[in-house]
Amino acid sequence: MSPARGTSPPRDEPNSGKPVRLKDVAAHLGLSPTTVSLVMNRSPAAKGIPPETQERVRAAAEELGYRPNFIARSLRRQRTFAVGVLLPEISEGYAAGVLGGIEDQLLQEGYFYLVAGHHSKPDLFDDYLQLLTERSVEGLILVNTPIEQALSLPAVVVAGHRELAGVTNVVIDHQSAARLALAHLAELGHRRIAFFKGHAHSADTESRWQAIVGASADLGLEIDPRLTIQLSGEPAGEEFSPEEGYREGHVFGRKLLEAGAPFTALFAFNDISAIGAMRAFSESGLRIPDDVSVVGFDDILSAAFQNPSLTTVRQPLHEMGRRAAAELLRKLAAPGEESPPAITIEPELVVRDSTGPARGGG
Amino acid sequence: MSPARGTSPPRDEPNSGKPVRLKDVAAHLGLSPTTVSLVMNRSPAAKGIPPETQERVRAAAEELGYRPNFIARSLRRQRTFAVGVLLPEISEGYAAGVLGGIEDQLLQEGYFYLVAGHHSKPDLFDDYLQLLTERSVEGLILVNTPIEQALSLPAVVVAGHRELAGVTNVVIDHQSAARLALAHLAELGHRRIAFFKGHAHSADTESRWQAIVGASADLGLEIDPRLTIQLSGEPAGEEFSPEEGYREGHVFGRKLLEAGAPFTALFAFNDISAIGAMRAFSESGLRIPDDVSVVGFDDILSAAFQNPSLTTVRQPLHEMGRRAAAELLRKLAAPGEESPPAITIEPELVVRDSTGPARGGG
DNA sequence: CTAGCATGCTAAAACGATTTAGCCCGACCC
DNA sequence: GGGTCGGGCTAAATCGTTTTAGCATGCTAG
Repeated sequence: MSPARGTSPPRDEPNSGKPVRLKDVAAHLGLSPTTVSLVMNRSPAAKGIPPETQERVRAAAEELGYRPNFIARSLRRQRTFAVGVLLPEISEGYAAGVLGGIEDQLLQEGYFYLVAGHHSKPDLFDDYLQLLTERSVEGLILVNTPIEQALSLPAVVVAGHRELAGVTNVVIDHQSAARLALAHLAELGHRRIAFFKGHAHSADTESRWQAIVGASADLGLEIDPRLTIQLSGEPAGEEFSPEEGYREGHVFGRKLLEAGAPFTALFAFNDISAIGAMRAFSESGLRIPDDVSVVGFDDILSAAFQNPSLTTVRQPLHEMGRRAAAELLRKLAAPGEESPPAITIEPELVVRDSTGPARGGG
Repeated sequence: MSPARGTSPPRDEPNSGKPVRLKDVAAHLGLSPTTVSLVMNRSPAAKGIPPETQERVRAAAEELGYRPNFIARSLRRQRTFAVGVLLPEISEGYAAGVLGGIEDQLLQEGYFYLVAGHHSKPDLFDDYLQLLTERSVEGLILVNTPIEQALSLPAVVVAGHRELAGVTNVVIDHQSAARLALAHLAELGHRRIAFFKGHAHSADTESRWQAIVGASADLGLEIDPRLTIQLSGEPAGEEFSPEEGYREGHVFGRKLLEAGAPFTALFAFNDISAIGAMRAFSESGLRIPDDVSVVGFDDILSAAFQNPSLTTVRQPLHEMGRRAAAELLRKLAAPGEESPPAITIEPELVVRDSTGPARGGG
């Protein structure tokens, strides 16, 4: 019964040997497990138990180093305080940023989470949904993960493509983003602005472009179709690869120059393509921001370390994650209530060295 | 007993109402839960059950959409198939990279993991260790997380600072890293090479520097103390901030130029400081790689998008994560066996545009 | 005829908690 | 003195599995 080897068991050291169970605490006190459980959980039913007994119980628990077994508790209560997170790949910048926010919010509220990266393979994707469900997660957060059929659990989607009944989408406020970027450029005197549009099948492309059109109108800017370039996204499936985006930016930056139409600024679809374009400009002898100003989108880590550092519209990924997690927990806490179809997040303009006053001519 | 509302329950749809339990399958077949369990788990004890019954059981399970409840199973078997991961912050590049590898390996082997980011606060740190243990994780992986006392669970440490009994450290092969970088530079004709040493309290600093000294000797290169600059790490606690590292690189890049000693190449402690130095060089009118070659360390995402793109020694973070996870699972599978105190990972030289032949003079 | 032995299954006890439904005892009321 | 009430606790069921121990039944061997 007593610890086998030589040295005697240290009395007040918490972890001597096997973990202490509820039963042990009860036995140690000469009480029933029920009583100990009631006290430890501060259950309303514990009101019948006199404070002095309660104190005894808590003291014993502390002394013995009792830690309730979460698994057993989960089984009985049918609550796991865990949610599942599905994303393409954890080490991708976007997902990692969002996950950071999810993490902060969840841990703060006493939840944990299980992550599965499906590497954009739709079959893995369903498998993981299964596995997470088997593990009894209480809800789901999908990041950058297209979903077809309805889900069997409460869910929040970040950067989701379609609208699904009952699930909340967390999206960036494109209106605001376009206004921030274009107002900044307009203020610097830019009138002829070039644009990269996103890939045709990317969720954000269309709404962001509409927002740009709207903001341009508001600011009295005209959009020249010759200065509007659609990123191709060819070869398909590569649109998430940074190298690809960079190369595209580079290629299309040259195209822009070859088009012959004068411009003093570029608002790119994302930082990666902006960086590629900057390189193309530099190679052609244009100086940034003296000859051309460049604005990116996302604020990836690399943006701050470019030469010159890149002015960009920051997507507050961390905040988006936080909000997604908070909304999911709200849903879990209030199962009946209607939940909003979308949560809109405000972007932020980060002004760095790639934007400056427009050249005299405009 | 039967589903309440109007429409009749679809017969072969898996999820009509509540989840199906083992007991339900058993009842549906007129067998005992024991039998169903034995068959479903392909337990050796099921050899007494005739194949045709086994088939019936599996068919029924399939038909009813039975999915075993992992929580109950965990409780009974005292196995959770989950490990805990402790790291400073999920959205940090290093940790995210490693975590990606951990994830791949674990999921592939049927494990999940719980992550906690302690934001470098030692108290949070102990709390999370508690919480993870309460949740019955089977083992731990610590990434970039200094640990003082021994752990109560099998553990693997990535980028760990100290050696602890029983825990395996996953470390990069600094010898190899130094050799790769210096041989590359030597081959390009560089003889006078400047160095950034890491911060004094960083785990990698000393061993990497020793490796550099060793490799230099092997290659017949001399190290000029005037060209050796120690990154300060002041203000303390900021050494993980990219901005800080960048600024340091920039400042020390200038210092290097002011030192007046001629050099044709720089081997920086990490990519961030390399990028900062590149900027300082450019500002002083030096061209990279024509006047100075620069080699970084880590291969952060940003390295490929620099102008010029940065030659660097890649730490295969993903691989390190994979190996860490694999080693932990090995430990779990063979509790008795001795485990190696360290696993050494081979770095890889990524040659890009920031290195070129040395100027005539050397 | 009966002990022995497969064969095909099952009862019941775990695992470690929570929770419902009381039990026992003394005090109080009338 | 009996009924009631409340205070302080507990027995036992339960969550959904796994696993140990063993029960019928029928066949074979001696």
